[in-house]
Amino acid sequence: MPEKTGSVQERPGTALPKALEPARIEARWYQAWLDRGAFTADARSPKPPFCIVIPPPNVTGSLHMGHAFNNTLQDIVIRYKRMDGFEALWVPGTDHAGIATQNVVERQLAAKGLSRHDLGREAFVERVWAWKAESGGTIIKQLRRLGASCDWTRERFTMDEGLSRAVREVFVRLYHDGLIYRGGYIVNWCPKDETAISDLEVEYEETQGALYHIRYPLVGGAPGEGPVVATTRPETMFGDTAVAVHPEDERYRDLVGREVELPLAGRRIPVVADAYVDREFGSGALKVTPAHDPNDFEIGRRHGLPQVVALDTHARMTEAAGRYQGLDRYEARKRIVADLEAAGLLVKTEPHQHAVGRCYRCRTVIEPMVSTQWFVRIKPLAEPAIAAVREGRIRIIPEQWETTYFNWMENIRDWTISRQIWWGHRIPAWFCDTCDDIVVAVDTPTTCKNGHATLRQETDVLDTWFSSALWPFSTLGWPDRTPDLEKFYPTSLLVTGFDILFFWVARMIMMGLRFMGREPFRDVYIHALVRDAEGQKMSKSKGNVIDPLVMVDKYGADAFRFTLTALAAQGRDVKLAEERIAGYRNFINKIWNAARFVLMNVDPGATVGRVADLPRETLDLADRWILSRAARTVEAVRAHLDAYRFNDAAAAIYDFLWHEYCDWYIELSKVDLSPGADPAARARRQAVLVEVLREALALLHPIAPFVTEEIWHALPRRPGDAEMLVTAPFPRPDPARIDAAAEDEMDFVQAVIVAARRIRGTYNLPPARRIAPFVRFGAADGDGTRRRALLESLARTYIEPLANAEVTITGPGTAPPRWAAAEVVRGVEVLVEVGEAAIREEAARLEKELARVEGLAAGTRAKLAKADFVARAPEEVVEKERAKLAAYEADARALADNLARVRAVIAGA
RNA sequence: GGGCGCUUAGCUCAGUUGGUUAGAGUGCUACUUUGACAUGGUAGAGGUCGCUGGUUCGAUUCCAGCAGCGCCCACCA
Repeated sequence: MPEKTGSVQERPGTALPKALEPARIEARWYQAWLDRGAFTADARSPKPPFCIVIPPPNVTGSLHMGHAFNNTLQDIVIRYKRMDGFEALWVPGTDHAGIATQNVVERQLAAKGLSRHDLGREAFVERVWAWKAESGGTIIKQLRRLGASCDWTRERFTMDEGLSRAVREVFVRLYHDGLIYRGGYIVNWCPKDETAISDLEVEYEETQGALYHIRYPLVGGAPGEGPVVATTRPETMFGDTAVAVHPEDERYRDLVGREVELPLAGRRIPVVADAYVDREFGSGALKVTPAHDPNDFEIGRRHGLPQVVALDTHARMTEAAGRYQGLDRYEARKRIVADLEAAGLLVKTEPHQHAVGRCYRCRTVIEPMVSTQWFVRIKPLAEPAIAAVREGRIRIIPEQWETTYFNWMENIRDWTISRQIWWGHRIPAWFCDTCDDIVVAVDTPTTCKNGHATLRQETDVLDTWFSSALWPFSTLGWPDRTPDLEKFYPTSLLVTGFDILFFWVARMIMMGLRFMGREPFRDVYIHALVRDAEGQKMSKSKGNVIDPLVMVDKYGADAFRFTLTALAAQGRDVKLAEERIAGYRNFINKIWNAARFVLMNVDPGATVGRVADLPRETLDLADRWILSRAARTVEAVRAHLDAYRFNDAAAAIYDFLWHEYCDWYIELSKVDLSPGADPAARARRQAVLVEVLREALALLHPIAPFVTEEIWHALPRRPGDAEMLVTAPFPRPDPARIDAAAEDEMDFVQAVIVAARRIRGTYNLPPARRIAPFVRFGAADGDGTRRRALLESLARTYIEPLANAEVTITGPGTAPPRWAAAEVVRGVEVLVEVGEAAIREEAARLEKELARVEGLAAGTRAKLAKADFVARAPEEVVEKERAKLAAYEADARALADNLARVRAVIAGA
């Protein structure tokens, strides 16, 4: 337990310094929580489990705004559940991020003029491990600065020993179940990273290109005879092995089965008929390049066409391109187009906009290539995963994302899982150099099935997302049946951005169901994305990230977290404006100072009573009101957190603490706390002030953990208190404290006070000047007696201090001061002497006000006059309208009286 | 080509199954440095809830169309 700088036992008001210094308290409390093991979960606990696994950030990355947002939301839920009696476990960890991390290290090498090939595989991988050791702690430290209450004793890494074993285990089982296969297919190839990537890793971008129309001369035809094909990629023509036309296309019917000459290549290719061809596009003839286009690949298979590789793994022309061999694909395109034009075979060139696929890591244009890769047969895995969501065993929140999920899952294609890089889980498959056997095993085999000891391990590694797909169970110890796995799987909640719904969430569901037989989590909360100034997605490789740690340094972690929470409305992107953080920083500071006020007014060393021990009848209106409001706030915050309505939870606490507790309860407590006040009243106020503040701090703790913990310790302790707020019980709603009558009465009192203030403001009466408002009840005022008694009893303690006014409460017969302005509150007039000059303008103001109220009354009256409304609207709505009308009418009468009075005064003067 | 979302105060945004006089932060105006807080207090100005129709007793809210913006998915070269 860290030393506090002061305590209530010393001197009141000095326990907390005047201004909150977040940096002073944050590190201290985080360490205190760690020292006490507050975040460490116990698998043998009898408490019900609540578990979240963190979306593992890139181990060598640093915290960006998206992480900050994502982890703040997770921390709020886990802290809430921890306080609320659950055995709460938040499993942290990091991802090895295959291509991304390899790219970083390769760039470091490139700066020294080296490539990974200069080092060789082993040395290169060692170097990546070294880089991980060097930079791997950064993001973890940053998460701690944010206040993330992860169980660091359970921190995992996707390439640590246990998780690597889980990866091999899963691969082997899927392989033996026939769900992993190896084959030669057309894949997305990144020529820069020199690896295959999955369909998901390709990002399509609308690009302005050109459509080249090229004539392929008909063999045996007249000069100028032959189909014209349209292509955006003329350089792939050396891979052409056919021209395809639609089978029902009259124009080309006679060509099918004949041959055309492939220009510049001196080779002949057949004309085939295939329904894939769109007759409307271009000339209706399509060049078929099975080795470099996914559609053409399929056409080629249907027609048994050969595959001619025209581009190598660097996207340079191969020997199939003859004299263009060795040229980069774009350089080759230029020359080929020029040569075609010279040969008179370029019929025309037109601008054409089309989608170009790029590598999502390095933005290089993807080259579809035929190559041998490993794939996951995905349909058998996707079907149960679809059912789990459809049957409600997994809830996706907000619900709209379920549509997206289904849409993707139902059209899912096999997953390319092999990568031709070095950093990652090496595929546990061994090829025999003697025979053609392939051994797939968890542990390194020595011989193949034919007994040959000539085994060579696959050089490819697995897609990074393969290991993250296992995260919810691999981090808990799978394939061993660990206590953690028993206790915490299935996990309770996953919090993530929609950008990895397919990459990660869907695959976790598939793998969880397959290997655990149960869905990996119950709820998936999909939050919006934090975007940069241009609305661009922030990403590690684009380098457009904003460092949230700067905001934490400047405004404190609590203010920063509260801001993110307040902006966390479901289904909307977060565009963060710094001014908002400053605004919520002010809120944190406000709480700080409210706590200081309370501490200044708590007697040194005195025991502060419990509200429950105070006889109910000793509580006055303000006490009953604030306790009722607090109870409602507890209810609201719990409901909002349960529904993942984070912004609503934040707003409920904000409004309660600032606009009810500070603005009203503290202000009207000052009378009873002043020297010479009744000691019993003082003690009662102290009890309520402290108890309500403690409750509010507990409510706020999941969002703003540091400042609440700090204040909580400065406040008087009670026997049986938890040692720290972080593990104290989350407030439970107390229905007995809800007091609708007190809320209504307080509302009226507040309205009277505001009315007096408004007159003061409107007529520029200096705040120091005492005013003497008349509160005059009307003759026809229904519950006037009760409210009049209420005001009379409270005028001196509430109204006069807050309005700086001496109040006279009168009935209809009493004449107000001659030059009085009036405000009307629920049919009751608040009249204040403002002087002759001002009152001459008062008539106009009253007329305007009267017209407004009469308009409202008329509107309501018309509504009530409609038979349909009375007949069809719910009873309570109609009742509300009637009450509204009565109030408007009472106000209008009072205003009319005042207008008459003012006119008479002016006429008499 | 499908699918989804957004459009509310000068700016950034809430608004939970349709029902008080549509809210917050920030900015703006006036007053205010009274012993919690000037990172404060009091009061105020500021919105035909994108447009047009429809459903309804009643629409910012539900439906359709339109306009503008954004995103996701997709094999028209």
